[in-house]
Amino acid sequence: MDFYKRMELVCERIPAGRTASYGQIALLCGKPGNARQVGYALRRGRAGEHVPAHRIVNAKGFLSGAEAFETPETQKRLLEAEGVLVKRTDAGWQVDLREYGWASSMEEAEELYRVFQEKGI
DNA sequence: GCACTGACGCGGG
DNA sequence: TCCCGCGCCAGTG
Repeated sequence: MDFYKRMELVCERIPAGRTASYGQIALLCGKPGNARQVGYALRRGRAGEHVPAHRIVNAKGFLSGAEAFETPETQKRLLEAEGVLVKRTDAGWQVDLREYGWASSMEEAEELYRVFQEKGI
């Protein structure tokens, strides 16, 4: 259950104008392999309604988002509003992870761990 | 408890 | 590089 609480904290720390992958979020929540739960939580609002769900893309940078947003292009519009370039490909809308991906550096992981300690999670 | 599902990820061919 | 298949695991009925 605290997985979703952690998710909320992790998602809040994704900087505007950057994107993170489902697996990356799961890893930072201490549950590597739970990428699917991240998608579930976002769709059902289990991690809070205010989390920046539009900054979450899959491992390849595709905007798999769909019915959770008002329209299929809502996520694209939100990202572009933050300065993220969203490209049109044969497989759908995609962002360049090398450019906009949230590098899950050691510093960030340690900082998150510290936040979890503070929150008693 | 069982079976099926899914905003996913990865290694092998 | 692209594709395919298998693994993953909490929710749901």
